[in-house]
Amino acid sequence: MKTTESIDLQKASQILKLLGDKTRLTMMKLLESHDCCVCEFVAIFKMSQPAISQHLRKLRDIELVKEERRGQWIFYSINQEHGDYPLISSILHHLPDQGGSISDLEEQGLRVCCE
Amino acid sequence: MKTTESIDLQKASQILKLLGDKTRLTMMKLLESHDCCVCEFVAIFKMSQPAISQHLRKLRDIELVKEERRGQWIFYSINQEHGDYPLISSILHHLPDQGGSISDLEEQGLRVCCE
DNA sequence: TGCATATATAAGCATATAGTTATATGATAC
DNA sequence: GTATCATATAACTATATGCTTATATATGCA
Repeated sequence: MKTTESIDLQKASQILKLLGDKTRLTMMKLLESHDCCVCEFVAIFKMSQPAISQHLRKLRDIELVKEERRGQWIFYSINQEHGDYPLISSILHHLPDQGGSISDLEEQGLRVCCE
Repeated sequence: MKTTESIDLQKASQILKLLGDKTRLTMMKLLESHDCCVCEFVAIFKMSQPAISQHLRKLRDIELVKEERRGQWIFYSINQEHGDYPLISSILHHLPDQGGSISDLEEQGLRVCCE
């Protein structure tokens, strides 16, 4: 009766609640195309560092994103191994591309690059 | 740059916030397969009538559902004309079928039928 | 008309949420 | 070592949310 793609309603509503915040939803859309570090989010959202950090923690707590330290920065990326990634991915595909935010960062010389 | 399917992030997050409640998300999944009236929801969710009514109002306010009076009952259905219906529909497709709730209602003789 | 049923609304309350400021941790540079 | 930069956490506060109870509205029927 239940397909391999169907998700527990409890879990699904928890995920949707987290995505139901403009800042976090935009973060996920941005992460869909590039990993970002905390200070980039701070610059993009013009929001305090603790506020950004707390949003990221919520996304991390239910494992929607992964963190990885690179030098003094911590980069976040989408956790494509999440059991409900198909749902998350399909939602993000309906949203407009946020490449503009990244371009703006580059113009301001704020893009962090660790390669 | 923006495809015909892409949605304003503000609006999308508002929709996701509303769907980020287990009761409302389950309501939408139920409505995907059959219209329901308020008293059916009350029986299914074992929740007070005002609580159900308030959830439905939120869904109605952003036009995710439509209401239609049939005799003394008011039936709710999904608004497939909603501009963001493709997003909503794709979310619901990832969720498990809730037909069992309706069968339970029928067994208890609580299913409302106005045809 | 009057009463029962179905639904909506209002007011109040407890909890959740998203921000703030202050402080702690951890890595790098000197 | 100490200073600096990047990030996380803690404590607090204002607002939002989801329920409750009480009441209002609308339909159907005797």
